[in-house]
Amino acid sequence: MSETVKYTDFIRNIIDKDLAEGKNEGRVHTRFPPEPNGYLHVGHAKSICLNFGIAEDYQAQNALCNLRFDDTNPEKESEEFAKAIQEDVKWLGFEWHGEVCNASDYFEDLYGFARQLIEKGLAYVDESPAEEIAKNRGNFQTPGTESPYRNRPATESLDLFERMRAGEFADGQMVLRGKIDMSHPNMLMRDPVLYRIKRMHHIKTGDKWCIYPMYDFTHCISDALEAITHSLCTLEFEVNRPLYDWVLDNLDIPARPYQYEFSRLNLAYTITSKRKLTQLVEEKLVDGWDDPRMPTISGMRRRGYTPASIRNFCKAVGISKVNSVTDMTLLEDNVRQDLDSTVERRMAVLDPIKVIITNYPEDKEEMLAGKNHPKNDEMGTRTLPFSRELYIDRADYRESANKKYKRLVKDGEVRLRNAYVIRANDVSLDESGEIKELYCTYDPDTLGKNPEGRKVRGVIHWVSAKHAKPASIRMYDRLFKVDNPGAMDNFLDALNENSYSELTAMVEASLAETEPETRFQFEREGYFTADRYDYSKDKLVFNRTVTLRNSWVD
RNA sequence: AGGGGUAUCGCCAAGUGGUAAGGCAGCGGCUUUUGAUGCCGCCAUUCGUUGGUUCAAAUCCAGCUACCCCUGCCA
Repeated sequence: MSETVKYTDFIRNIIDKDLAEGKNEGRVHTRFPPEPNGYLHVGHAKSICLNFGIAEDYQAQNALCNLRFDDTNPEKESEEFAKAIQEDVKWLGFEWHGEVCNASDYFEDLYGFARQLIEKGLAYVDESPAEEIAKNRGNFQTPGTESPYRNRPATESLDLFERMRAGEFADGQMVLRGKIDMSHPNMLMRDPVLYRIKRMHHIKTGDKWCIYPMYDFTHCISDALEAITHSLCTLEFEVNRPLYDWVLDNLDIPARPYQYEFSRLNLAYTITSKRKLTQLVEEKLVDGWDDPRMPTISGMRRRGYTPASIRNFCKAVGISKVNSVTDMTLLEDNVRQDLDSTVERRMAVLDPIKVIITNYPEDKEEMLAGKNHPKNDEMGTRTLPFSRELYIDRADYRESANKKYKRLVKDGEVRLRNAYVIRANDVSLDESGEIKELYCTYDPDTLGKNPEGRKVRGVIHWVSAKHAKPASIRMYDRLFKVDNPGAMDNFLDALNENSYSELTAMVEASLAETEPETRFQFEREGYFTADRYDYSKDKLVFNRTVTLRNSWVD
């Protein structure tokens, strides 16, 4: 890991410039502001790495990064989500500044700022029903029309707003609106709703409040109260920026943060829609938010991704404003790279056939040494019991093969990794014609050295039949995203039916138009640490969990 | 009366007037007791498009084109 490498992007360019110009008293302060209404996924990882990464990169300026829950809508939020989010951020290796912040910590302040706006004649209580407000907002072609309550005296709005808080009115009966411009080309500026009445239990404030502030009013003020300097969010909030600025510019508030937008992460064939992920969990199509098939941080953790691999991946993706779809191969490259240097190797036989070494004594057992890492001797060695009966993988033997095939062929030789060179002499078949046993001879003079006078190209894994441990390896496919209309629903139906051959066919059919070349690769690496990778490239992937019932590791 | 954004290799992405970084993928080759790893080499006469300014343009100007976001009392 080259942690010293400093990545630059347009956000960091802005920060450098601000620093050079002496803005924000030389401070750099970011924040990661999730709503606790679901688990974090890869997409969030990008935002986490950006915000916390900036705090790390600007240590010399004592840069900081807050974790703040944007908990202004109690409807979908839960304590479980809030807890899981904190764990995921910590697991990724980041530390937030001070205590966890909550937008709800500022409800009292927010209420005060709302009053300030009313007093300045910049906000009013609107008693129009929701449909009326929507209708009067106009559309892209036509300007909106002003509410009949728009010009009521500030004292009246103040009184009503106070009574809204006191619980005198029913949910939805009235709202607080900013008084901006009903004919503004940006729809968000057409007198946006700032507060709504919602009688709902809040995870932090309980039943203390029956009015809740809206995102646009809350976020900028929360940033200011926390003295955030650079408020980073995704592209779709670009249209919210004028409102962000409007609120802060019209308030007496000490700090003045600014919002910058970058593009969210899209991973090829990966669902990162919270709505759909929630659906998968709620309909029990997966085991939970941390199901290894889920693209959540916790799912990836169970899948075998390391924090470093995810962080490096986020660095490699980069930050820009382009709508992009990142290749899965970039993520895979980062796991492989991290795992390759940090993980101990094992041999594994996934689909065993028995090998009998006919010239090896029946009662003999010997302990061979296997390095835990091919290059890093500090990782030590392990003992590998060798005996007359072994297992090798069915794919590692062929009756006949062309020259490109490097593994065991009838009457040919192959190296058993960490052990001897063997020669395949004969096979026995079962009733169905499948290979039952393989009869081989070994060359006792090939332990730790090459055979004399001939070259053995292939190296295969093996385990001693008597000593091998059953592998509790579960392999998972990733969930993926299909852009064809309706394909997601088909996908969910198919998952229900549990028939993955049909599912695979369906998925490929639905992709046939847009992605004619797409084949899903069967992934072995990443989830377990055996030093065995997929030999062939064009295997289909199973879109459900595969449990290997009959596999072995050394 | 629409507004706000974005266009550089298959996928990401540097570049901010001086003659197209890098990574992933791909393709060759070498090493290898993992078909892994590592190493070496190849991979944009061209930056959405058309004009213009300039000795010089991906970078400046003008006009087109494509795609994304915005009409929740969601965030």
